[in-house]
Amino acid sequence: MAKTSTLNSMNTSHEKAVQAILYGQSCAKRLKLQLDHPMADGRSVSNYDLAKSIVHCFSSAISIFSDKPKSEDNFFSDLSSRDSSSSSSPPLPQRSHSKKRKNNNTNSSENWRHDSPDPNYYDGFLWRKYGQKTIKQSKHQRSYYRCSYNIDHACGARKHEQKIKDNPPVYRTTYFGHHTCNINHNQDAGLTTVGDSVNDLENSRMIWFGEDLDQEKESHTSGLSVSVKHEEGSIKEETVDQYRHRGITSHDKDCQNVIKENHQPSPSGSYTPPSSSGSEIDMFDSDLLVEDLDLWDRYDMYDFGLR
DNA sequence: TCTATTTGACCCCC
DNA sequence: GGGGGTCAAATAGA
Repeated sequence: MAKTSTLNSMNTSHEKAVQAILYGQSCAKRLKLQLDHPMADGRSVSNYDLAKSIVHCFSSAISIFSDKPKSEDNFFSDLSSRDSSSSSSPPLPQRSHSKKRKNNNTNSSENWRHDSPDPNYYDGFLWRKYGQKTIKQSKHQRSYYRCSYNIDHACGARKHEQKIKDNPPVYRTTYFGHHTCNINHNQDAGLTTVGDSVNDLENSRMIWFGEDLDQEKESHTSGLSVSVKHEEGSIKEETVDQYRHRGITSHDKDCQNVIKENHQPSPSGSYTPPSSSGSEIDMFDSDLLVEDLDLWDRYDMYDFGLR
């Protein structure tokens, strides 16, 4: 029994690492698309943000594999455990009447920040506003949001949003904790959101990969190094030339459609999540890889030079 | 009527 | 003691 749970634990961490890599791969592919088609309109995420997500994902995967078994399963939950509503706590935060403030050391609990010119930036999750404050050092008010499934799913994810720049307007969203609700209303946004890539990754595990993931698991969990090697082989097999010969593939079209769909403002100005058509899944088919390895050099540049 | 947002007050931490 | 995070009643909107 204990043996089984240990094995399960191993699989879980292994799967998470694989998912992290797949996620990074998907982001890389999308980045490549954006680089290949710089004039394509409707992009919702900047190249820089995509690159950051990629670096983050691969760092995550590396950490999982280099971590000791103890931390394997906790890798993603670590983020939430920094929050007071940690997984070891009861499902519902027992606040009683104490308005006890969580540790204000935001550096330790802050997961990610995202700057956007769009105050209605949609990250795939539903948020409920629970407060607004004037911040002393800023002329703009800060809004406080928590996950709409905070109660239903004991989701401890929170975010703050504040305008940090006027002209052009820049809104900074800071994410805390991580989603335990596993409900992402925008699959693509969930994939590409840089707001909290790790969290989204975890959510994308459920929404994105679905049955395909199970198949992926089958093929990957036997040994990542082997899989990676195999995929590297496929990188060579499908050369850049082949890629270019294909022109814009169905995958690419899907991708562009998704990009457009996902950033089409509704008449009211608020964002309307696209209906899930499955095209996103096609777009991030795990068989597709980044062919142009030079891209990875750029990721490093982003990682070490621009962060 | 239900749900989401606003806002003043409360409370903790620095 | 002040700043900032959260609560919860009041309010708005569908």
